Amino acid sequence: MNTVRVRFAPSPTGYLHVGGARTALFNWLFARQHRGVFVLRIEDTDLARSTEEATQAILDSLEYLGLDWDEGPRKGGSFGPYFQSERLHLYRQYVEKLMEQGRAYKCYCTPEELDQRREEQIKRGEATHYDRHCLHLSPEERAQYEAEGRSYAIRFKALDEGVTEVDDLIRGKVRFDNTAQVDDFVIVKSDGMPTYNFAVVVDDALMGITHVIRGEDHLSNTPKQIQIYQALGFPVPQFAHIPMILGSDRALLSKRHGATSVMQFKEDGYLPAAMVNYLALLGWSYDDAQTIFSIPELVEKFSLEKVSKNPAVFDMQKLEWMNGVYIRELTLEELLAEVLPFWQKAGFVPGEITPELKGYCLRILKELQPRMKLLAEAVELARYFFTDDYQYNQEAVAKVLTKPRTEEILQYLAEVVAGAQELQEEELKPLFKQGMEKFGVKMGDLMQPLRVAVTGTNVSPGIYEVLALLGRERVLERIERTIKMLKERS
RNA sequence: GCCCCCAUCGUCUAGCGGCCUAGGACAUCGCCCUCUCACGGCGAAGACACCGGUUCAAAUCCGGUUGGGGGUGCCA
Repeated sequence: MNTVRVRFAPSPTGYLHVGGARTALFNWLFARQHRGVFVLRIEDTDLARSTEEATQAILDSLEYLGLDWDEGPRKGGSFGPYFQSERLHLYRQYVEKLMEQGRAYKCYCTPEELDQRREEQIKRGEATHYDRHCLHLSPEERAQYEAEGRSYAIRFKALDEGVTEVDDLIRGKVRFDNTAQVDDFVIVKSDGMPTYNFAVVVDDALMGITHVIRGEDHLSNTPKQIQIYQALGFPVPQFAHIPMILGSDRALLSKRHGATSVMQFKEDGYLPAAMVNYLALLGWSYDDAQTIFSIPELVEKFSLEKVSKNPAVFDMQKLEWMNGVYIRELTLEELLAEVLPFWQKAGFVPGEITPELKGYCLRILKELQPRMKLLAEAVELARYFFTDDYQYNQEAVAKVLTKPRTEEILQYLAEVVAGAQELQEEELKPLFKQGMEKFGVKMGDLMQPLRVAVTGTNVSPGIYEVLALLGRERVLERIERTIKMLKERS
């Protein structure tokens, strides 16, 4: 039985975005399900745009998502090197082979000349194909170009008749007319670096890749690659082209649609399991009922056959909802571990926390858990639990602290709190009810002013829980402070 | 321009000729719970792009139109 070998091959020209992450995920799921090998290869043949930082960011992003690779950077493997820039000797070897076979030739045309001829072709309504100017060079012309010191690229001599068929696992058989669709494309740039369409074939073949799972943007280039496989005598792998991810305006997802960098999602507080679950559902589905899938479950249930053919719009709201679902599934201990870095960064808690402080944090999280969609929200939601240095929300003040007898009510509540044995619902509720009667108001008319007084906002967990968490001293202090503020205002 | 892919609620999708007066999820709206906000529960509204065929029967098959996406690069 042949082992499944798949790969994710990003180019380190920027951060890993959600589209790339989804491609990596589908490859990873496929590999894990088939107990195959997931290879990570860095396609850094674009000298001008590739950076070391981008490579690191991509690796970090994959690790955050939990998409571990079996071969590749930081890991090694017996099919390396895993950076294309270190595989130049291999490409050179296969270029020579093609040249010897007469399937590749030097092209001295300049970019300017090429552009000009391309425009003329469009003007004439023709397909924009290389006109094979340099394939038919006479020895004299060649010598002339060499004498001029022109640099050259190397082009693949494509088939000029028949069709090349791509047998795609998701789209079925797709036929491309060789005459109309595949021209003599460049395989080695004038700087000596291989182009994508060439390097990808050599690498996938040499690395024993059995299934090429990648974005649909690569479908149109696949016939070119198949011709290379055939010219070099390599077995052609199985292809699976997955649909693109679009923004809300149905244009290809990009930075201008907001957060698209995987690391940004990490910083905003998305749980890896939620990201993976959401990404899996972008282009794949299982049945008509299930939307929440654990990672092991995805490994078990994923299949290329169920991958959709149409592009998917990235829906941030659904991702947020899903993240909330995953947050609610965590134990408080687990949630604390996730939230702690955010609270530390905000200066709420020190790097090392005492058991006592930890207990306090857990009690806070118990209240926050059903209210959180993002881990980062835990900072603003918990601010008044950790510091007195918070602002009154002015809308809240205007809405609930401007009623006639507010100061009296707050004064009454302060007395209740001061006199209570313990700040808990059982004891407080009857006293609050007495207040209702005393002032002839509804429960909300007591609780909302109290809420704004002790939290600065009109939105918080249940007031009894908030009071218990804050403790008598802070509650009284804050009520006093609020009354003072109201007096100064009037 | 030329080539390729795609087309079910606003969004992600189920559906692979009769089970569909089209199912689920997010979002929206309403009700319940209730001290606010969430969570949770219940309910509503909401789609087969269009036109032709094939068939006893089409969201499902075929053709066309329209629309969207991709490719066409000495980027990947």
